[in-house]
Amino acid sequence: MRLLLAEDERSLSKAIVAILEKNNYSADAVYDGEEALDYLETGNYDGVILDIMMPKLDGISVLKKIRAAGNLVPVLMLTAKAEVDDKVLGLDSGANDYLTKPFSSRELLARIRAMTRSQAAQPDCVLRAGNLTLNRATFEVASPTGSFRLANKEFQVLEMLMANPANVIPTERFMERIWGYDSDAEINVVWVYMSYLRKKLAAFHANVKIKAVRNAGYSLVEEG
Amino acid sequence: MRLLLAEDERSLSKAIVAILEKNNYSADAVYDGEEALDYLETGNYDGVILDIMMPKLDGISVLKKIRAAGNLVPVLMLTAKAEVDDKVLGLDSGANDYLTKPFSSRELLARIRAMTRSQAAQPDCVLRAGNLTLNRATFEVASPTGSFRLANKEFQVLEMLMANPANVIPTERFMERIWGYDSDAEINVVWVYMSYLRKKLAAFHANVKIKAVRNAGYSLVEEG
DNA sequence: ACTTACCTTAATCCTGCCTTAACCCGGCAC
DNA sequence: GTGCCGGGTTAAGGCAGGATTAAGGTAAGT
Repeated sequence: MRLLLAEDERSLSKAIVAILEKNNYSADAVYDGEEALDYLETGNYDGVILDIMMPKLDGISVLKKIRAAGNLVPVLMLTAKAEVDDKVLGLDSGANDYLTKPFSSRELLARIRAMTRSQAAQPDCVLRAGNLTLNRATFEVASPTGSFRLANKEFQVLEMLMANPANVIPTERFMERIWGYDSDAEINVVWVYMSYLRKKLAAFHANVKIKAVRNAGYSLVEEG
Repeated sequence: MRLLLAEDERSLSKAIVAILEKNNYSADAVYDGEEALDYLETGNYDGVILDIMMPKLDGISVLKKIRAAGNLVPVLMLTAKAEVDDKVLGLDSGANDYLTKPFSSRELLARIRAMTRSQAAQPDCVLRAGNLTLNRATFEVASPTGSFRLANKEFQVLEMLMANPANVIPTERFMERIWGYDSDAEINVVWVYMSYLRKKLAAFHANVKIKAVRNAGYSLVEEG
């Protein structure tokens, strides 16, 4: 689950990113409205957290622009207590929800869940590749042998592979999205998890394999 | 069973919350219409008690807004004697029932039961899983050993588990629905209640077990 | 053949969950 | 009032299994 956070106040931004990552989201942080637009045009996100007061381009304008462009990504607006009137404006402009600062981490997470749940009825709650299905709701993976559970990190690695089947995903991308930028883990751990996953995929007779591409990354390939 | 109470008169609100909690509901209290909307947008309630006269946004407007958003949560409107005409307006706007102040606690409870029963989900108020039955009307749980009563929170936890048998329910979901967003209880309490429940389920020879799913939540599984 | 990138395994560290006991508080009996 | 009781919550200790490191091995490219 990939989120974009647009919040100019650095300390708050860092705190929110920490909360999100602790809860198995991966988040990109940007610090003004124009950056937010840039990122939203290129990357595909499952949700956006958008502060209203931002340099260069305010949150409402960002929201209007992306909605005008037909982008239906769920948006959670952040407003300071003083700008409560803005909430109406935000919702009218196509925000899915709003949250007034300060807020508790629990409320933030609950609203993100509600927002991403209600939206599009989680079309990609289930990923498929070969004879494998991965269920993001129950954290289960099913193969012809039956369904089984993976450790947290194993699951996330497989999720990334299955979300982009046949694409080569750079090793650093795994590090960034699963371990985070500020992790001091060695690149080695990715290799270790690929090893674990390969063993399990074989044990459960999956007809997909994890292929290493030298100097590039990994990809999931069928029938091998 | 989780309810939202929107009533600006503090003393009445406190009284109603006390009545509700005494009868095994858990309730969040809000004191104006905008707050009510905030809380309702999370979609985490089984019913709403909505006063008509409220600051910022009146009950009718709240009702119209949530119905316009497709929210079908059962709504019980509260009206003062003088505003009897409003009741028609309320029902037209999508309320399920209304109650004129003053009212007796028995009438309030009866109407809540009727409202939440008629609405969707479990038409009968008995849940079954394995050799367990849970009665939402009498708050009793029965096993081959006989029937027994659980503490309020224990009951609600078991109710959530039995309402979604075999589904993994995130720990935060328990927190949200039973303890509420603004509770400052630690996530720890959920673990404690799972422990209590497991002990009681074993004592009463239930053939269902509470299974923890690491990093995900809990689910009820049969045959153990 | 030699370097470098990747694989595998085992050992160690750490996190998430379980359990129990103690504490707090409101209600009730005396 | 005083003391008990029961539900709700916190805190601490423990444990299993997940996460990371480290070290030795294999294969791809030059």
